[in-house]
Amino acid sequence: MGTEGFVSSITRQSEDFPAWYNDVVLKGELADYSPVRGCMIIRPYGYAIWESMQGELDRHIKATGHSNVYFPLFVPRSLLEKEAEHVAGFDPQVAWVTHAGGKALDEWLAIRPTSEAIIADSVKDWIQSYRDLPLLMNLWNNVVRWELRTRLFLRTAEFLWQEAHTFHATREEAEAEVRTGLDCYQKVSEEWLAIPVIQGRKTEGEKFPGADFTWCVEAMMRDKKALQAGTSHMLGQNFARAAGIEFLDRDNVRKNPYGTSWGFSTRMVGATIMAHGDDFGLVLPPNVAPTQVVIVPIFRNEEEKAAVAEAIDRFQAALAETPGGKAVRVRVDWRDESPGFKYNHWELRGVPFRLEIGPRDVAAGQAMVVKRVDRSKEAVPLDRLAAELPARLRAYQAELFKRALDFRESNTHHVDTYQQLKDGLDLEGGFFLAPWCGAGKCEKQVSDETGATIRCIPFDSPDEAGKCIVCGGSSERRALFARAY
RNA sequence: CGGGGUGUGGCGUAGUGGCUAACGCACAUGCUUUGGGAGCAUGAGAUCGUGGGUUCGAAUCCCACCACCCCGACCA
Repeated sequence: MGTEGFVSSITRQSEDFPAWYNDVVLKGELADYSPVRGCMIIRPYGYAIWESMQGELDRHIKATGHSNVYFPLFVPRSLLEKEAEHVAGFDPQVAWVTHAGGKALDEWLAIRPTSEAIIADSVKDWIQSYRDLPLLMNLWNNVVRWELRTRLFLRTAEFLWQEAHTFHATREEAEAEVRTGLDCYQKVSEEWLAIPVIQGRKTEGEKFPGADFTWCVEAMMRDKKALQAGTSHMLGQNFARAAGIEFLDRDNVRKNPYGTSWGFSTRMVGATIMAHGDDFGLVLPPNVAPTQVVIVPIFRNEEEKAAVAEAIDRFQAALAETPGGKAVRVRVDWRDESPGFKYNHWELRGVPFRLEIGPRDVAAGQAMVVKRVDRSKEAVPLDRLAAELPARLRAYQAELFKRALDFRESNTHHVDTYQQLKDGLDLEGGFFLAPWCGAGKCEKQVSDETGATIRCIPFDSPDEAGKCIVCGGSSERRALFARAY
């Protein structure tokens, strides 16, 4: 049988990317649909991937001085409505609790779509002096946004995320904080998830409701579409003013503090799937892979089984002696299934390395090492493998990042006319850097006519005089256009 | 909400008025197997989306409703 036959259960990525994605999520047992429309059940394997990135991000958040806190799920209607732009932006997506305790509530309670409003109200008594600032808080929680169209992990009515909320005495300090949040996301995306991202500024039309400006990180998926990997908002004094937060500054003047908020969600599980996966299923970076190395024992009788088991034990003992070896997440698959079944099972789940150990390998003191990303096979002596495994995992992680970066770069194009953008989107897709005048009208026209949006104005896009591809007006730098999730 | 589509064991399907609703996968038990999704045997599992109607007889025809999926508007 050729390699084609084994993947009959997964739609080919090149054939139908969304169907491929659903197959991987459902058949890889990452998540399932729920009885509630638009909500998802995260299964053990999917949750383990989330926990891994969550843990890494939490370390970055704490290392930059933030403390974890908790605020309630319910937000009184009056609080949500204090910041006008904010409520206008979120109103259509809010789920309301209208009854409780067997009767209609006098005041409806919003199930938080995000926590700016309740936090601003809650902390007003905590902030009296400039000495109380900065206030650096982070929440790990769930939020609800009644989305019209949902997709597992990428957009669900309820999702898990982290939302940081901070308050500062000066605008400069708050702006530095917006940067801090964005840098955390870049590090987790690139170093942990092996997904290269582009930092930039959202347009007025795409910014967070109630913010002065929004910065973001954008990533390219393997279908060349963009996915927002995290956002960091400069709230200015908007929420503080609406909630009446004031502090007495060094100069004995009462002022409103400056706020920021930034969030990173379970969407990134979807990003990891779509940034690395292939026709055989998931391809996980070793850092997030719940199992980094799976050992498939092969034997025909009890005698061979015992010999293989002994070789595996010796290998694991040698690995434990290797620096960094104890931290390697190894799993031995003793299930009563055929080897071929196990190969497919673990390839679908994206385990970076598979070791096949059978009678022939025991005799030779080796294992067949199969690398998930390219499915290459190599016979390696077991003692050498034990010594090299931590380094091989690091190299694999770096290789995945490089592969994703190369893919993004080879699918990013500079275009100078609207026609070039249209042709590029239709013919090959990808990211397009094009001059834009800054007008919302031009942005909207592109989006209406092509389905592509301005993902951001990249920070590393150099100053470059040009003519807006839509209206011909003057442009100071290029914006990043792409079709997005 | 507008346009299109689908509802039959856990999943994928067959069954267009007639006997006890069929098949594959998955599941359970046993034996044989195990180097790229093993084989055989036995077995469990379905109020055919819901309600009403037509008929001697409905998964099948009619009406209404419900749910879900795809496209569009909203979005971490």
